[in-house]
Amino acid sequence: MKERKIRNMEEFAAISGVSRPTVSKYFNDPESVRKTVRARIEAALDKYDYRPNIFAMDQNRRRTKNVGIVVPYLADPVFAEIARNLERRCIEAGFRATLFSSHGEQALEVEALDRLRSLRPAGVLLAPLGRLSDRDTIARFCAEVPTVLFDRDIPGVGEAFVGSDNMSFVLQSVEYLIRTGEPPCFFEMKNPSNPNSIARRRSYAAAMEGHGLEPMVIQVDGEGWGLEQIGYDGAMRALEQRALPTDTVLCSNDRLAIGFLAASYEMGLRVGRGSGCALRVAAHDDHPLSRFTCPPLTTVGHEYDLVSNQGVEALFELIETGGRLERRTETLFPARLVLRESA
Amino acid sequence: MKERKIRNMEEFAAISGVSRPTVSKYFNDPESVRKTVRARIEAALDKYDYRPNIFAMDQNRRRTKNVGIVVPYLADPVFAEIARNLERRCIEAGFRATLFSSHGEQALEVEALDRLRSLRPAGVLLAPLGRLSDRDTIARFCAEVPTVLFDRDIPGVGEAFVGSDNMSFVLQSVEYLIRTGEPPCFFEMKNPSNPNSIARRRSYAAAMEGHGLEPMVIQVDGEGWGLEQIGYDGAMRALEQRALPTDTVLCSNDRLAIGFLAASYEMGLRVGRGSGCALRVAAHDDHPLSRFTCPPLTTVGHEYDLVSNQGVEALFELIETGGRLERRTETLFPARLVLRESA
DNA sequence: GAAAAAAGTTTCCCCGCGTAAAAAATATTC
DNA sequence: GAATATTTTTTACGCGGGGAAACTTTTTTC
Repeated sequence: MKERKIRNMEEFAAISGVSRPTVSKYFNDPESVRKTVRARIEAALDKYDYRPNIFAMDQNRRRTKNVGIVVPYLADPVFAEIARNLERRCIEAGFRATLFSSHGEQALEVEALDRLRSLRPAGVLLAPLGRLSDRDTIARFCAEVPTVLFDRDIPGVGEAFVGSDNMSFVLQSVEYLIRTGEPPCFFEMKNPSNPNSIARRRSYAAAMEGHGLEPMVIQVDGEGWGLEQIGYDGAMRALEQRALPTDTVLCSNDRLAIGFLAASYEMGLRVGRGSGCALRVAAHDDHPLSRFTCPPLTTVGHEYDLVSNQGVEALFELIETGGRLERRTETLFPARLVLRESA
Repeated sequence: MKERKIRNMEEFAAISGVSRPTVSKYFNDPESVRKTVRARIEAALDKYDYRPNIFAMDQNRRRTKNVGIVVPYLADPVFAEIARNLERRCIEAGFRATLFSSHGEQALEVEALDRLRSLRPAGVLLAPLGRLSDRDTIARFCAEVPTVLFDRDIPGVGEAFVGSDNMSFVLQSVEYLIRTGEPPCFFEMKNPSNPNSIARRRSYAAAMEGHGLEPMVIQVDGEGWGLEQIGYDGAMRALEQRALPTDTVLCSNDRLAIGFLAASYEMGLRVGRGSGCALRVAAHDDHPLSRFTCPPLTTVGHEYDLVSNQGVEALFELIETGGRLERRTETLFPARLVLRESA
């Protein structure tokens, strides 16, 4: 079947009896060459299985079919899930997606953007690190490469932003918790890596005040992305010291809540809204595993599909209009309350 | 600060008053040029912040500093964690790591290898899909590109394999469970995507027989990578029908166990090894969240660090010896029993 | 300060391919 | 079968940079 190795398009063209530019045309669009020629190429193709070097191709194209996707931390299942969705949609739309994770480090985010620039992508979907981002570098990048920000906004940077409305997240959870029991205290990291956290804390305070209630914020120590551990440690301390001002805890995000639930379980505190339960715990994000916690976690979920959809739609529109939008668009999706047993 | 844009090395060389080959040399190793020249280049560098196009660079190098990493499913936290480790180590060793996820699809695995080939990597770390892999394509790829397989072996393919010893996993868990209580039944998917599962089932049977016991295997339906859901559904059915032959359940992997624990909790069955517990549940992999399940999951863990270490070491050695090893090496690490409260 | 060594410059060709323009070959039309 | 339209081939250049060879300049050595 496969005979000898083909090094490049020149060789392949010679072997298939067609000129190189025609072969090039074929790989750009097989329908664009006459069918007798196509047959010759395809005959050679399954005899020698040659494939053009995509980076050499892209180097010279007017517009590549590359799309870059950058997320701040791929080991976080929420981002893993979003990235997988985005990648799938880009591929379906005929693009070649390249995924980068900043792994929580500014240097890696910068490096990712640098490699992306070399790729000459048609467009980029970027979820910045946030607090840790090098704003200038990102702004310069966005000035060169058509970019849609998602998840976390950097005001004025990029052609569009798509994300979830953190205000809506917290309004829903707070409203629900107040309506069905004691008002919640808010459980979060003192120095969150995630800037969305700050928006959520503010929204919590606003929501409580809107109900004529005093905000109660519990801030726990810890750095980095080991959120479950941080949540666990903080919860253990709070529970041991009986420092909770109420029986209802609203965590800034699900990963903290997973740690909180583990601590509650260890302390023998039953979590849930039924009688005999000592605590109610709710959170935000609808982490892929939140449905499988014990008890299943009541949370306010991202509309992943909507954000992904709108993100890629915005990107495709951006690409079609030549990379620049008349004015920056910002799309915020309201969140969806997911009632489970924990609150 | 940043004045006008530099398009290529030629322009940058002109502007910095140095010849292009010297600039090229500088970017390959800043120490390789005289310090007066280096100063000129660096002066221009922070004035115009030019960076060479990495793909153009790699196109022509003898040996690139690229390393490819391919994992079967990045939304699985276990692989996300491994990938992050590998990436970090490669970067520390001065390589540029590029990460691909096959997302559980053969077509994407093939595509990843194709793009990798175009990258001309010095070496590749590949965790194949397994059952779903296109063996021929992978074999052909490995014949061209120095490759170390990890996690899942494809016998005879690639220059080396590094992974965990599934036999050791299961031997440890079975031995422990038998020693401390009832012998375990084995809970797994009927048609696992993951070929390691098959090795684990066999090891379970062998271990039980080694103790003079009859293997008890529970196979649940379900396809794909939503393992927690599959574990949950299967556990619900088994628990409702009281189909468990013993009070001790050994799950093929932690993700199934997470679903199992959720089902147990919902059924009001207390899991653990203490009195008053109805079930013991253990599993394999030491998933990042297993420490935070309720109760925390007793599991047999990968030595992530050892596998990562050995994987990159094998790769670096492979790269240094010019891409081929005299004979294929296979490294299996024994697993580490992680005792928690679930069993 | 002259000779030797080291580093930089010029000049060319290479990687693997896109693309444009002009010339040649095929297909289509009547 | 001639005229026209459509494809393909030829030729040539570009992308952004690696690398070798021959030559010139700078630095080091004694």
